[in-house]
Amino acid sequence: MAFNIWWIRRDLRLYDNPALMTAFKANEGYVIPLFILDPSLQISWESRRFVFLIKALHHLNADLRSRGSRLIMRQGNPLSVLTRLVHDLPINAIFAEADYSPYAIKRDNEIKKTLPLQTVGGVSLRDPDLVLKADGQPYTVFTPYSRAWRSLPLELAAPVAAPVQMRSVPQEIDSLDLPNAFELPYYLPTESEGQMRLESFINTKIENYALRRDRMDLEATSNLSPYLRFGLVSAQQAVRAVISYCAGLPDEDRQAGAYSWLNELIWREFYNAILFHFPTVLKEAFRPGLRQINWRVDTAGLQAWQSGQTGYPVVDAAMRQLQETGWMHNRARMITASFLVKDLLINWQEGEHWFMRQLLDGDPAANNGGWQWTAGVGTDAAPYFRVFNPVLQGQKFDPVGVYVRRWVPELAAVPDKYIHQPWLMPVLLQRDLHCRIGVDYPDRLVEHDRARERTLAAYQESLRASDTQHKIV
DNA sequence: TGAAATGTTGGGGCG
DNA sequence: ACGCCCCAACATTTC
Repeated sequence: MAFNIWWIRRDLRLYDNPALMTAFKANEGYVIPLFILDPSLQISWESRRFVFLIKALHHLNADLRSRGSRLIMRQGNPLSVLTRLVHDLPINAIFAEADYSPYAIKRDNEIKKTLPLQTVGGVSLRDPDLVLKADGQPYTVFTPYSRAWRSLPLELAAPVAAPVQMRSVPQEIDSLDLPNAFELPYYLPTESEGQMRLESFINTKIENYALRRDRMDLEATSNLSPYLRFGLVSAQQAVRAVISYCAGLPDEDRQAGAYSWLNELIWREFYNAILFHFPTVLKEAFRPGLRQINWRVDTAGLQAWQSGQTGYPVVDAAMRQLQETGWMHNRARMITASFLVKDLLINWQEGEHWFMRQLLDGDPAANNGGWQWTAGVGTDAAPYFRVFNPVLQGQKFDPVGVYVRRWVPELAAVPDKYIHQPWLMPVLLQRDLHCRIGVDYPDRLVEHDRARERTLAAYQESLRASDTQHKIV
């Protein structure tokens, strides 16, 4: 009997998985579920999403075993691993979910030359080269992109059921044994947890999502990002849930939340497409004029930022939330990114790198897009002089400091009035509250107003320099 | 998916 | 009553 390989990359689920189902149906259930640890992806225990991934694989293996199958894990270059399997075993075909990252495209094209690899479905809802401007060029601004994205018909197939009973994988096929003793208290990396989160978000939060999504003190978002990142929930399923939610609503006013959440999914599509069309964004700023900013090299500042010790409560709360949970609220990502880049004048790539290490949902396309956007050096019209004021952002999106107090316990007793600018507390009050600035909680690393001026000057300098070079050429 | 700086208007206190 | 000043509130421009 011959097998099909279901090559798992970033779609670790059994439900609604076209690649798996194609492999399964085409071959009477004789499927080898395979995951390859690829060293050239340079993901290791240093990155926290690796823990999420490995745990998710263990859970997937358990799910497969309950269906009579099991997961085969291998390590090495995918082409050689697959070639060896195809050589050793009777293999009909290899099925995998389409992935549009530059590395994945290159890898898959290489493999397709010699092996029967077929890509089915995809990480994105729309193929990156199907959403283009009238002149055939890719969009580089989000709003027109999202308009075009929405205007195209969305051909969502009905969800594919998970296979109930699978054929066993022969014992002689050996599998890597990976450790499983890690704590991941905030995000259980299972398919059913992802399903539950999606369901409960749609049932209780999506209605007010547009109004509340920016509030860091409320649990108003879906917290689905790690699940989407590793395909424990498919993007297709998320959109299906939105559509059926809207279909059940009598008046369109109440669809605002759904519209807004779909927009976030479209951001994900947008940055997948940007990376597809402009792969160099992983190496340099999208905007040529902002490639020679004179960044500060400030190890101590970077470390203070990383560990949540900047003296700005919202920034510190967010960075500690990231450290503790592996996830950060979207608004907080913008605030902390803005702080690193525009207050500390540290290269946005340092932040990009740190986020990739810390985030369970760390994804090159989305993370790079977000950092370039905040730094004002990327696609979209976010002007470089748009600088977040951490005090005002705190007051707007964490009005009474619930978020700050949760993650920065040393500020727990600080009155609302001072919660986002504790350095204004009278010294006597600081002493009474056991919250002395500079002792119990750090003093501000920089003064925002002056830091802002410094950064605007550095950006203008880069623009001027690049302009001059242009004229000389 | 911002905020600061600057400009304009209009109401009220006051001589 | 009137003009003047102050400044809050809002609008516009600039970074």
